[in-house]
Amino acid sequence: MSDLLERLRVRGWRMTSQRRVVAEVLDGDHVHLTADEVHARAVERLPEISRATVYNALGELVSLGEVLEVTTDGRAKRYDPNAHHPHQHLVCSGCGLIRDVHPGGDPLAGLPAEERFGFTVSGVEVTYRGLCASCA
Amino acid sequence: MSDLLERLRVRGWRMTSQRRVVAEVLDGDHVHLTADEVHARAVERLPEISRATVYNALGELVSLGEVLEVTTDGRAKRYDPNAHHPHQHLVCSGCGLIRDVHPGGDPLAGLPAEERFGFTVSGVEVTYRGLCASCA
DNA sequence: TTAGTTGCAAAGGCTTTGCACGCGC
DNA sequence: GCGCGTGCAAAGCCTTTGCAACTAA
Repeated sequence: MSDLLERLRVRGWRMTSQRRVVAEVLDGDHVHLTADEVHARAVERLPEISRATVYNALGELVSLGEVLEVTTDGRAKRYDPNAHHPHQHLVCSGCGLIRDVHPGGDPLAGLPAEERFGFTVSGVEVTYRGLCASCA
Repeated sequence: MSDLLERLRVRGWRMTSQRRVVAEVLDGDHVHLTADEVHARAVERLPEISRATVYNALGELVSLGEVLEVTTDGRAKRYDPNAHHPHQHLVCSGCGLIRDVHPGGDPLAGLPAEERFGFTVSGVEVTYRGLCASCA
């Protein structure tokens, strides 16, 4: 739990039952659901909620910077609510499991000035690939 | 030029005019085309080539490990023929420009053993985000 | 009240598939 | 000649959009 709902309320995000359910489904650690999975879980609590509404809510959460969009496999995007704790992903090539990892140090430091080619670098995404204990 | 065709021939890849054109279009440095862009360029040389054939060829090149699939924006996948020279990507958030970068050091070293959670880590993808000189 | 949100259904972008024909080896 | 590759068209998956009805603030 990371009080996603609380933060949204503080920021004045218009709250509806649909949006509350989406935020609740998404809240937590090591959560990396696809839009469809979010919808499936939301439907359990609010049977009439539509996919379009889920997509709307997810899009806004991403714009607000409260949720991160991650694409680990070229298929559906996944949504990661852990936007306020910089982290990286460890992805199992076998089963698709995604694990958050928090190595020390600033990953941006890995790119020296002479390799920046005039870019103003503002962020970096790191995805480690491998096999998890079960798949190995 | 990195002799993609030569490598494919050596590996016994069945060669057809379509597959040759796809490989030719893809060969080079700083190439990050979408499947559709590959198709468009292929059509210039071989007007009848179909999208399905381009997708087939791209899929095989990826399986062979001769081409890398990169998804920098959640939209269409891009294909990077530079699979034999480890590198990372610098992506402009403004115009989408992708630049290959080659920082020194082994990026895998960034993940200490205690952060591997039983995974056998085999690779890592690093994408730096920022604005290029023109967009800044 | 009223601007913003929802649900539906349809459209859209990207990719894959099924099958008959054709071509590299 | 055999078996894989090709082209076409249709289907598939994921996501977005248009619009009338609805609702939080």
